[in-house]
Amino acid sequence: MNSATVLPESLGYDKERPVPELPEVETTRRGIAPPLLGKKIRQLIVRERRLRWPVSSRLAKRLQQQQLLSVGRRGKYLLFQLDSGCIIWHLGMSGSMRILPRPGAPEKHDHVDLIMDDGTCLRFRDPRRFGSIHYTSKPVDEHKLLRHLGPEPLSAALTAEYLFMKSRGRKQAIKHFIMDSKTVVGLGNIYASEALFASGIHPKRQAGRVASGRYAGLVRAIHAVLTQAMEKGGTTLRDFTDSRGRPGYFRHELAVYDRKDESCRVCRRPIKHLRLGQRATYYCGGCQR
DNA sequence: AGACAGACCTGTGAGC
DNA sequence: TGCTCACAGGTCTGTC
Repeated sequence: MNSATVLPESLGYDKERPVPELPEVETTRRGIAPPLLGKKIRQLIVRERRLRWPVSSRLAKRLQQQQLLSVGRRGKYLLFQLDSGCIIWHLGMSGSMRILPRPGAPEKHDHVDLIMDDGTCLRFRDPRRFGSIHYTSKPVDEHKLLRHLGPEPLSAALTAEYLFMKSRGRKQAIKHFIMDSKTVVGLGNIYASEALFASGIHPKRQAGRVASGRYAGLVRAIHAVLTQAMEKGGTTLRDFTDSRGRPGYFRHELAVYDRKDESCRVCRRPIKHLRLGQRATYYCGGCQR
């Protein structure tokens, strides 16, 4: 990365960045909004259409000259509210955004540039191309990608009562249940494992057989895990002046994820690993029931 | 309807 | 050293 092109508020990206979980998406939102807000879109450059879904060939034309009114977020979707529509932009598993004062030469995997009327460029990089870009001129909540989404994990809508009621009769493993975006948005594989550890719930326990009191603990754990990560994300953002590498906060904060056979920080038993629905799952057999 | 498998993609690291 | 191959991840789609 050419350091001359990096603004202080830019979001550094490199190959070792963790997958964008909710805190990373929110950090991205806060980072990119100020330099873009209120400006008009001069041009959208799509160098690689083959993202998770092909980027519409009509998109560039539809965005032209529209003013950016706000940058919001729903789950892990970033919402760019324009005069007469909204861009729904997902970072996928490897996507990242940064602000450039001028769009210099793109590097590998720099698939999309959104260029504003003053030349400011929002550059999207996504090596694995699991990201996506949609546009809608209808109320954005009604878009098919958003309309079935559950509550935001840090909002007042996520309560123990809600999870308890929603889970009744479900035989699904609790880890699946909380990773389902219809239940609650934004809980990826890593934070799901962490939140279940923090609340002492075994990841394979049937969702319908978790008592309401334990859901209260789970909600607190989800809150704590995401809030902590959000604060770290902010710190990371401010500290991202060198282009060297991963912030380093990431692994150190994790209690179980990717710690197979390492000792539990609470009871010292070895952390266990299993595959739950094709997903790596980590837990402590002593602390989680 | 719920539950689950499959699809998408590439950087990484293990094993040969 | 260089090759192959499994794996990681989010989330929609399709099938049972």
